[in-house]
Amino acid sequence: MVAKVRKGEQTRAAILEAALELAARQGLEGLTIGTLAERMNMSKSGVFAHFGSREDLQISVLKEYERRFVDEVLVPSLRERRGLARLEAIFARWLELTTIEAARGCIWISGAAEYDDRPGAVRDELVAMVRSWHRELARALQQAIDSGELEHDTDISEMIFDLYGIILVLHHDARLLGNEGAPERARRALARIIAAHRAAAQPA
Amino acid sequence: MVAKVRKGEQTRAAILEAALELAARQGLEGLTIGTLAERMNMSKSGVFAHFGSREDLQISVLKEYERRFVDEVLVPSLRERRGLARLEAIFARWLELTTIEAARGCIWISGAAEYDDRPGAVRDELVAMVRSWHRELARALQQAIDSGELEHDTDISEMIFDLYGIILVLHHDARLLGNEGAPERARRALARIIAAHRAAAQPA
DNA sequence: AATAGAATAGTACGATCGTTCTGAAAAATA
DNA sequence: TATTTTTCAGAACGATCGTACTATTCTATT
Repeated sequence: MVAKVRKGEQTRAAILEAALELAARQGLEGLTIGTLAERMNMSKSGVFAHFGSREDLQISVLKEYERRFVDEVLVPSLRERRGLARLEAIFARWLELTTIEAARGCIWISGAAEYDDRPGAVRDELVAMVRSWHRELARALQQAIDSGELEHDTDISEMIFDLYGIILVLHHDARLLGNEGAPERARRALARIIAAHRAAAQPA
Repeated sequence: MVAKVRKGEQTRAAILEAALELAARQGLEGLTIGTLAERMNMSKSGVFAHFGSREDLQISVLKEYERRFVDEVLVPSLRERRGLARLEAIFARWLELTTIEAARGCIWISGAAEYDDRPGAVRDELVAMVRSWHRELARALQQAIDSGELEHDTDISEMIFDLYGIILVLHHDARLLGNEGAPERARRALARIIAAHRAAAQPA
């Protein structure tokens, strides 16, 4: 059997898997090497050896989260044709993921609260990711405008602002308040925003 | 001079003042007795003595925050007559406070992320406060419906859901991303939501 | 001014934190 | 199979955490 992946890499992946789950629950600041080691049935130093520092671990978790987020939300939506269809596919998957995460916890959202006043590499990474996702959304929106499905005078940044608010309040209400109707509310709010910007004359 | 307030009470108030500022920046979980003592030029035990425990301190901070929130947002708005005027006054002040807090940090919002999966007395207190504020908003909305200024088939909970989303994204964008246009965007989004629910036939 | 009580300092505790260093076990290479 | 490299455990570090206990200083009452 060709041992393409070394042992270390696959334990590192396993640690990262556990770290993702733990960070979702406790936040990136609550993510501790001790509890992570306990969860993995490893020694603290054994876990530590796979990451140069705790900060490195946190950033690795963030990057892994982004990889999965893009894989689950953006990539499958790219199968839809450019324009409104793709846009709606993205939002549907984003909403679905956030609904699941309402039980598990979203690292980006909790991280935003944790690091909004805590300068450093972790914050920088987080901000870069959120900005990158904004750009991706802006691109999809622009395509829907170009295709004539959304009004050409649509303020893209403002629409992203409104959309992001829905995601945040969905996470907030479902997770903190245990409001089970939140996903359905979010779905309607989303549809309302899109409808408000839909071009009057729709192409076939 | 009549020493109506004992020395202890006023130091406790001073500690709480510093704790509020500190919790706004670092979050309620980041609030530590050691740093608080340092900030107050007091010993750890000196600070500790005013609160039975750290949890007690955190809850005291939450309660003080709520007191101020109600004082700044709700109370002055009660001068407006019931209905749309009062509703808009509340939102305007809420938005204004959140804009200021975008630089300082809002304990309720950061707390929502910190305690959404951390059971205990602090979480319970936080949830109770958010729920209480929801009820207050619902009351103001109901009055605006009763006065005929908002459509009578308005879904109050859904409108609060949408409004809360705007507050959250304002805090998020302004604080994490440093987006200076966020308050203006929030103001417009708010006006849009109210306009969407405005009754067709307005009374004089 | 004397005294009783409240307010604070000081010290120490066990726990946990991230990190470093050393060696042993395991895995990959030859 | 022998050897080298990688992977991990173990112990220890200084720091900081919340908290308990004791002693001292200050304040309020008589």
